Formats: sequence, structure tokens, C-alpha cells
Amino acid sequence: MLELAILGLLEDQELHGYEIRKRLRDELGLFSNISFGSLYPALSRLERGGAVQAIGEVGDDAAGPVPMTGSLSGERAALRARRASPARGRRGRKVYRITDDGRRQFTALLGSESGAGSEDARGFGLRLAFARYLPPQARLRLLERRRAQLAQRLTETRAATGAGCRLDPYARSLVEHTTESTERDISWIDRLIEAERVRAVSDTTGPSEDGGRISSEWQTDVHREMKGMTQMEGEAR
Amino acid sequence: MLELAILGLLEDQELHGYEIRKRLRDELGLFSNISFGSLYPALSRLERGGAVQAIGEVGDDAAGPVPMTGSLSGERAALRARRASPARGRRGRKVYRITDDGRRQFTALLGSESGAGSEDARGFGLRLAFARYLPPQARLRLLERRRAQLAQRLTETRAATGAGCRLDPYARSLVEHTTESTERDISWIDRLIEAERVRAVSDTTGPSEDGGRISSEWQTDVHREMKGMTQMEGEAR
DNA sequence: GTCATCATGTAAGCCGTTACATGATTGC
DNA sequence: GCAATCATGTAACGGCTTACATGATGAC
Repeated sequence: MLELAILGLLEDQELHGYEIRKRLRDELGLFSNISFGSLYPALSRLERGGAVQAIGEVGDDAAGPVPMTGSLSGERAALRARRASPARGRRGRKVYRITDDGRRQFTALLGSESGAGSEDARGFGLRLAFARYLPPQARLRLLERRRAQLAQRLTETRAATGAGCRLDPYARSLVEHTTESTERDISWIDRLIEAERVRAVSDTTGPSEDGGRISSEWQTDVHREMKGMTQMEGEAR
Repeated sequence: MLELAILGLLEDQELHGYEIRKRLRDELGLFSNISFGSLYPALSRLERGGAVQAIGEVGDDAAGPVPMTGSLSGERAALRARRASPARGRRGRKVYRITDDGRRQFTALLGSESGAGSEDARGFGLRLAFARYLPPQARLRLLERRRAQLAQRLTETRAATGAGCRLDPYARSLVEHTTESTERDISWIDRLIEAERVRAVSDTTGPSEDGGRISSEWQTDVHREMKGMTQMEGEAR
């Protein structure tokens, strides 16, 4: 799960751990405040697994001359380091880059329809956040699977609530609010699905077809279709 | 957390493990499908800790319609069961009853404002579900603490979203929907808080005061004030 | 010169999961 | 007799948390 999130962020650009945490929190709202005790080991695992590689700026081992990373923060750090003391690199700040193998792992994780965290809210939110890397049909499957889950939960809840219904006001309010939230989530997903169908049509009739990946132009039709969102609750402290 | 849920259910009535799971799922919607691998060890811990005690099956009153028909096999089963463990009922069900010590533990857990799971959605939902066992001021604190958390997350998200905002449509939709859900949650909590204030007033002006526990009569003023609910997402598979 | 922030990591532990193993009861 | 459901448990593991330890950089 966390690996998936990290790889997703690294698909876009090279980042160091601290920055990854920030992105996760601020940008996606997922893993609201993932702890370092969980983040760094995950990065180590990914590195050992060959999915990412650390580049530049390490204190201990001789990582050679600081390479031009192309990332803003990387170059700023390099500049600062050079200004302060040309011989010695800035402490730590291990910048990671995703490898080709990592990209393959990412696609596999993202598309996997079973396994750890593939059917909870967080797992869905995460996958949706990176849905642009998913081929259109997989994207649709993701949405429809989620929709089915939510719908099922809703009917189950209704069945249980309709009969007995001897809940006190607090529990009742809780259940009602949960139900309403789920309903809203479903109609949100429905809008996303609809937008997806529209996109599929305009793709077949439209100009080009790229091999599964969405290219650059958002801002237009798809964008306007989509509003709203699920109970994600990254939370944590 | 799970202990809290179990104790809360046992406050109401004696139950066996399998039934506890069912209640958690169907009635509260919390811990949507808590696994037995987690439930039974929890019950063991509680028993070891003196919070609950296993009692022989209480046949008639405890939700067990199942009439005895097959006398021969039934008695054989009873003999086998009794030989294996005295605390076990005829059908191998271990029915648990909460102890006085368990009630104390429950109140402590329910009221604790820090510690494991006291500030996530699930922890809040759980506590709210048992809010009737909480003294009025503690109930209010619970709601206000939750409100503050949600409000803070909201401002943080807005800060992060307002500036950069170079998200693709999928991530954007996710963030927007999350934000809306949080807003709805906040106004739900606000309604609960308002209802709580009303109750407090009608309590001081009203007839009796009981020592913290709400007595029997819901259905009236408080009930009508409350509608809606948070992103709980018990989920699981 | 000290404090806040940035930055990386380790160790212990909690809380839950899946997978496995077992047995009783009911309905056909 | 056999399958489905009810019912209880154990073992291994997963994923994330807290608490701890370390060190650099910049601001005042």
C-alpha cells in the first residue's frame, strides 16, 4: 500500500523521503501523516527490491559527484551544499528515483484487483489518485468494483437497520450519517464512471490513441464531469 | 479498541463471540467484518483480565430461538461439551457476561481522551455509538474534540489545495470529494453538539437528574435533533 | 548559542489480518 | 449421510505507530 503510494509519487519526479511524506499529506490527503518509522523502511525495501534507486547527496558512502537530478529541490540542495562547503555533501537527503523495474511493479500494484488493501477506502483512494496511470478499462473496473462494494454495504446496513431498529439516538445518528455518506460516495462514483464512459467514447471517435496512458490534456471534457469524493480519512495523529 | 466495542455490547446483554461479531457488523456498522482471529483472542484477554466471565449458556432469554428437538444427539453433545469445559453451553457456545471490573474498564476506555484510537474516525464512531454511557460533559468533549480535528484537517487541506493545484482530474476529484465529506461531517457534529446543549438545558430545568447515565426515554427531543454521520468505513472484506 | 525545522533512521510493539484446524447443529 | 452454517480457536504475518537516536541548516 505505502509502496504503491511512494512509487506513484516517484513516477512524477525524484523525491527524498521527507518530501514524499509531505506530498502524501498535503497533496493527496492520503496517509494523512504517515510516520517516518513506516516511510523509511518502506523506501529501504523498495531500494533493496530494485524498484527505486537512491541518487546523489549521501553523507556516508562515496556516491560520487552530485548528479544533476533535474528536480528543483535536488538542485537547490546541491547549490546550497556547494556554497557552504564544496567538499562535503549535505547531510543525508537521499533522493530517490524510480527504476524501470519499479515502474513495472507500480503498474502491477496499481492494477492488482486482489490482495492487500485492494478493497478498502484507502486502497481505492490511492488507486484513484493514480488512475491516470491506469489503462481505461482497468480504471473503469476499479470504479465499478468500488461501486459494487459500497452498494452491497448499503443494502446490508439497510437490512439490519430496517428490522430491529432499537438503537439509542447516538448509535442511530451514527448509522444514519454513515448510510448517507455511503450514498453520496456511490453517486460520486457514478459521476466518475459516467465521465469515464464519455472519455472512452470521445477517445474512439477522437484523434489519437496512446497505449493505455492518458497523455497531457486534462482541463477539458473529463475534468468538468468530476466533482465530489469518498470517505478517505487519512487522519492519524 | 476492539475491547471497548466488546465491553460496550456486553453492557447491554450477555453474548457469545459469534453473536458479538454479528452485532458489530449489522448493528453498529463498525468493524464491518471483524475477523475471528482478532475477536476470540480479544475475548480471552478480557477474560484473563477479569473484565468478562464465561458463563454457561442461558438458553431462553439470550437471542437463542433454536428449540431443542433431537434429544438423543443433543444430550450426547451436552455430555461431550460439559466434559470439555464447564463454562461452555450445550452447543459449544461460550456466552460472556461483563463483570463489575469490566464495567469500570469500559468507562475508563470510553472516556479516555488520549491513547490508542482515540482520535481516528473509527475510535470516534465507536465512542459515539456508546455515548449514552458517557456523562454529559464527557459526551460534549468527545464531540468537540472530533469537531476540532476535522476542522483542522479541513484548513490544512485547503491550504495545500489552494496554492499548487496542479492535480490531474482523478486526484482532484478525490480531494474535492474528501473535502466535501469532511464538511458534511463537521456540520453533522455541529448538529449533535447543538442537540447535546439542548439536552443539557432541559436536564437542568427538567425533572430528574441521574448520575451521568441517560435513562430510558429517547424518542423525544434529542432524537429529532440528530441526523447524518461521519466517514466511518468499517469495510474490510 | 540555541531553537525550530529539515532529514534519516532503528526498535519495540499494537492491532488487526489471512490461513489453518476443529467440532457441533440443522436441513435435506 | 452430507453440506451449510454456527461456533471457537491458533499461528504466522503485515502494516503502521510510538519512542528513541542522530545530525545538518538557518534564523534570531
